Amino acid sequence: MTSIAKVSGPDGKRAQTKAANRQAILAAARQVFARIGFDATTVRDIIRETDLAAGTFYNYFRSKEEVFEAIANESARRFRPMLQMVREKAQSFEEYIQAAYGAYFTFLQTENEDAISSGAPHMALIGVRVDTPEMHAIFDEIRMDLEQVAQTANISLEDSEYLTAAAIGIARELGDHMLQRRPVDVENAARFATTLLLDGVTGLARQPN
Amino acid sequence: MTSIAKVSGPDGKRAQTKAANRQAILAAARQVFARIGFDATTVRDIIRETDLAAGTFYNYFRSKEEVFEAIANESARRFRPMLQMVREKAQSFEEYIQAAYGAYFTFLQTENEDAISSGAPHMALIGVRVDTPEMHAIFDEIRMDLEQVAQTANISLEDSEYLTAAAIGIARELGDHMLQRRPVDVENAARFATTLLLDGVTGLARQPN
Amino acid sequence: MTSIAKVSGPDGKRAQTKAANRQAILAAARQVFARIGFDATTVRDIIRETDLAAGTFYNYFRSKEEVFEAIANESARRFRPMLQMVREKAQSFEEYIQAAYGAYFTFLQTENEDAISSGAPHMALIGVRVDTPEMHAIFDEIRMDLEQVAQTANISLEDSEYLTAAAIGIARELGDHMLQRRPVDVENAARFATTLLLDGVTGLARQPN
Amino acid sequence: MTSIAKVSGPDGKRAQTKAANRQAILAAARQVFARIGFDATTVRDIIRETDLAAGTFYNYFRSKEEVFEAIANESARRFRPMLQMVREKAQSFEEYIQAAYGAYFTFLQTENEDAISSGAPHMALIGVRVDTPEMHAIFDEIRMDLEQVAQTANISLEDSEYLTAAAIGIARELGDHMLQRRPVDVENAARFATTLLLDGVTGLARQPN
DNA sequence: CATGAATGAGCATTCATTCAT
DNA sequence: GATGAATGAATGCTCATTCAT
Repeated sequence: MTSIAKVSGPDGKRAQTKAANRQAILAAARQVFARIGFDATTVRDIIRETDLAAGTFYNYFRSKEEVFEAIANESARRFRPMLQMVREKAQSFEEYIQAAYGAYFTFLQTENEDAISSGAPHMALIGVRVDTPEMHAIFDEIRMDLEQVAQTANISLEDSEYLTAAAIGIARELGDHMLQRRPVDVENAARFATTLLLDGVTGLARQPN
Repeated sequence: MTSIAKVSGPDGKRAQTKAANRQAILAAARQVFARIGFDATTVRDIIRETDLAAGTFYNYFRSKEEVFEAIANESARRFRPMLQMVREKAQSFEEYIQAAYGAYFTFLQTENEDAISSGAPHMALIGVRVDTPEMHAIFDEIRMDLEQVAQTANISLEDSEYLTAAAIGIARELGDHMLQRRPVDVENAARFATTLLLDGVTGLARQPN
Repeated sequence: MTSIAKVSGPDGKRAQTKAANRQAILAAARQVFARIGFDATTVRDIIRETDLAAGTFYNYFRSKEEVFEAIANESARRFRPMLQMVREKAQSFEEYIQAAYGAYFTFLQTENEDAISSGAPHMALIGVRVDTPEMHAIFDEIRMDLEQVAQTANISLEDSEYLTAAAIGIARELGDHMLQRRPVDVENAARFATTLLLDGVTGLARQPN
Repeated sequence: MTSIAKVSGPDGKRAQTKAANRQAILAAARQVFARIGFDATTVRDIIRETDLAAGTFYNYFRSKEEVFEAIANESARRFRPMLQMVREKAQSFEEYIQAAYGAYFTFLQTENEDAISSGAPHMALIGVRVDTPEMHAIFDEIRMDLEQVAQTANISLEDSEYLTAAAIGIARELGDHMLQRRPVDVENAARFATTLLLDGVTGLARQPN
C-alpha cells in the first residue's frame, strides 16, 4: 500500500494527488513485477497493491505494458546521463570500461535497493534488462564507444557487435550475482568485470582479488 | 501437425501411439514457444498444432509449465554428455574453454535449427536459458570445472562464481547474436568467446578475426 | 430456461446436445431481444436464460451480433421461399400485392407467436426488420417485382424506389399495429394494405371494411 | 465544440452561460447521436464534443436518455405548430394530406440539415422517429385528423388506426429514402406520398412523375 | 486412452456517476 | 455552478481443466 489517494490536508491539491497516484501505481508495479515477474503480473495485481480502484489505473496507463515501459524508460533516462559522463571523462579505453561497469553496477544497486532489502526474486528484471527503444539506444551508445577502441585495438569492426554483446553479457550475469551477495559489493564486481574484459582470465590471474 | 494419433491404416501400430503423442506435444510446444514465446503460449495453442484433442494434453502433462520443463530438461540431458566429453578430453584450461564454447554454440545452433530456417523470433528462449534444476546442475558443473583452473591461475575461490557468471554471460549474449547472423558461424563465435575469456580485449587485439 | 444441456439418456448423443444447445441459445436470444431490445441485451443476459455456462456461449457464437444475424438470416431464409411462391403464382399486379402482404403478415404472426402470447414489447424487432444482407436481398426482390408493374403502370422507373419504400413502410407500420390487436387479424391487415396501396384512400372508401 | 463555458473575455456574460451550456450539450448530443447512433453513444462522447467537464453534464441531464428525450421533445415541439397550421389552413382532405406530407418532409430536411451536409449515417434516427409522449401526441393528432376524413370517406372508424399507421409508415420510409437522394427533393416526395395515399398505385399511374 | 464440449473463475476494460476542490 | 479524477459495478471474453461419451 503506497498510495496517498484522497489527501485532503491543507496542501492536498489536485495536481499533487494526481502525481502521487501515478507514483503509487509505478511503485506498486515495480514491486509486483519484481515479486512475480512481468508476464505473471495482472493489472489487478498492481492496483491491489494500491489504495486506488480498478478503473483508476486506466486514468494513468493504458496497459501493464505501458507501466512497464514507463518504468524502463525512467530507468534508462536515469542511466544515460551517467553513461555520458563516463564517456566524457574517460581518458583511455581502460578508464572507460572501468567507469562504465562501475556506473552500471552502481545503478543496478540503486534501482534494486527496495528489492534488495525485501529479498524479492525477480529484481534483475527491473534494471536495464529489457528491450525498449530507450534500452536499445543505450546499447548502441555502448557499442559505438567500444567500436572506437575496437579500431584502436585493431579488432575488425565486424566484431564490435560481438564485443558489445560479450561486455553486456558479463555485466548482466555478473550483475545478477552481485545483487545476490551481501553486502552488495559494487567495487569488486566492477573491478572483476573490467579486468576480465581487458585481459581475460590471464589478467585476473595476475591481479587476484 | 506432428501427431500420429488415429492412425488406423495398415501399419497403424497402436503401441507407438502413446510415446508418439508425447513427442507430438513436445514438438508442437517447442514450435509455439519459439513462435510466440512461453508466456503468450496457451495449452490450446499447443494442442492446436497437433492432431490431438484438448483433453489429451492432460494425459501427458499437467500444465504448459510441465511441458516447458520437459523440453528444458531434455535439452539439458542432451547437452550434459557433450559437456562431459569436453571435460574429459580437455588437456588444458585453454582447451576446455575452447571446446566448451564450441559445444555450447553448436548445441545452440542444433536446438534452434527449425527456428533458424523459419525465422522465428523467440528462438533464443529455447536453448539452455532457463532456471531448471537440470540447468542449475549444468551451471554448477561448469563452475566446478572453472574452479579448478581458478585455483591454478591463483584467482581466489570466492570469485569462481563471478568467473562462471561472466563466462556464461558471454555465452548467452554472444549466442543470441550468433543466431541472428547468416550464416550462423559457430566457429567464429567460439573462437571469439574463448579468446576474450582467456586474454580479454588485449588478446583479441593480438589475434584479430 | 430452454436448454437441454447434459442430456444423458439413451439417445443423448453428443451431436444432439450440441445442436440442442445452439437452439437453446438462439431461443434465449430471441426472447431477450424481444424483451429488452438488441442493444440493451448482453451476452450474459442470453446465457442466463439458459442452463449453460458463460463460456459456452462462445462455443457457438462469437458475439451477440452473430446470434442476432443468425436469427435474422434464419427469418429471412424462411421468408424468401414464401415470397418466391407468391411471385410465381401471381397472375396480376393486384394478386401479387395481395399475396405478398398476406405472406408477410402471416410470417410476422408466426415469427412472433411466442412474443404474442407472452406479451413482449419489442417483438416487432424480431421480424424482418433489420439490415442484414439477406434482408436487403429480400427488399431488392420486392423492388424488382414492383418495378415490373411500375413500368406497366407507366410510373417512371426512378420512383420504383419510392414505391417500394412506401409499400414496405405500410407493411412495417401496419404490421406493428396488427401484432398489437387481439385477435391478430392477418386477413384484415392484408386486405387493408393491398387496397390502400392499389387504390389509396379512394379505394378504401369504395370498399369499407 | 459548441459550449460557451469559461468565456471570460470582455463580453463574457455570465448570465447566458447556463442556458448556453444546456444548448451546447444538446447540440453535441445531436451530433453524436447522428454520427454513431443512440445506443453506441456514451455520456463521455457527448461532453467530449463540448468545452464542458464530465461532471457538468449531470447539472443539466440525468442521463443520455434524458438528453435524447429533450431532443425528441424539442423536435416535436417544433413540429406541432406546423401541423396545426396545416390543419387550420386545409380546405379539404386532399389539401390536408398534401400539406401534412409537405410539412413533415420539410421538417425532416431541416432537422437533418447538418447531417445531410456532413454525410452522417444515422440521421434518420434524429427526426420524429421515436416513442416519446410528445411523439405519441403528434401521432394521435394526425390520427384524429384522419378520422374525420375516414368518416367522410365512409371508412369504418375501427381502421383509422391502420390508416394512420399506413400514412406514417409511408412518411417514415419515404422520408429515409428522400434524405439519401441528392438533391433532397421535398416537393417530389410529398407529391408522391400524397398521390399514393389518396389514389394508390392507380393514382400514380394516372399522373406519372 | 482419446475426444471435444462444458465449465466458470478470472482478467482487461469501459463507463455512468459521485464528490472534493 | 464547474471541474475532472476516483470509483466500482458491469461486460466481453479467454482459457485451463474436467468429464461424459
